[in-house]
Amino acid sequence: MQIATWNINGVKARLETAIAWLNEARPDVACLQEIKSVDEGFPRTAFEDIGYNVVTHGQKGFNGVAILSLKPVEDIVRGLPGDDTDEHARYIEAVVSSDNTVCRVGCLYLPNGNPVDTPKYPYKLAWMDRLIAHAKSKLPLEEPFVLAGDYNVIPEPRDAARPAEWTEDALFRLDTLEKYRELTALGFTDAVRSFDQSDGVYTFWDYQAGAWQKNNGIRIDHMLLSAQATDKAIGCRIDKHVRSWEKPSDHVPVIVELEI
DNA sequence: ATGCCTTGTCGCACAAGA
Repeated sequence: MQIATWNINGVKARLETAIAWLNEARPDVACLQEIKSVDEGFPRTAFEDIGYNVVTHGQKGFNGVAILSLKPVEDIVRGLPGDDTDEHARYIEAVVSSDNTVCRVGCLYLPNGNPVDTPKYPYKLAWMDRLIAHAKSKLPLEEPFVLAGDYNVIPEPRDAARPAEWTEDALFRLDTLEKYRELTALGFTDAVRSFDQSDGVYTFWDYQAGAWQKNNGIRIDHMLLSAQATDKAIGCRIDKHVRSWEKPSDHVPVIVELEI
């Protein structure tokens, strides 16, 4: 079973590109972030026409997440639990059944948090606290659980081409990294790093200042695997070539393969 | 130091992104 995550930066602006990539990669599950669409406006039939079941959690203009799955999904959770006043659409979860087992998939779009001297940064940290609490609450199930998404976290200096430029940024601030480590310390494995320890592995290149051409990238899209998912993981890759396509998202897909 | 692009919005510029 292949599970992918991809911040597509607008599902309508990216529809042709998204369909092209899905037909090329054919992941069993695709977690999409920044769909920038309400549920009613999501072009679901375009995805259903190529075989995917579609569940969305959208909002107007910004944010918004979706899960596409070749197999039917159940136990859908829309919105990150822990704060009923939070109106940002940044989390959707579903359970995907395979022939003989199940996998829980959480699709998340963690807040950016910049500028750090505004309420946006404490919102990011509080959101991470809720993600930690939610992940913790699922541990007793002892099931394969994949937390996939745009974390807006640069875990280590080697995850940025120019780490010195990020030290005061919400993506790389110490408070951010401490929360991220608190999450992984629950027992989640970074799928990319479990298969590739090399430098220069990125998932995002800014549209500005020729970041792609200069390979000035950062690795902020992650797939965290529960112990039961880690045991089943047999590969992980980043579809970097998608960044060179016409009208690309600034993020590229990350795909993990589980022997499920 | 700032903007550099890109998307969406009841646009006639601006917010948000990272």
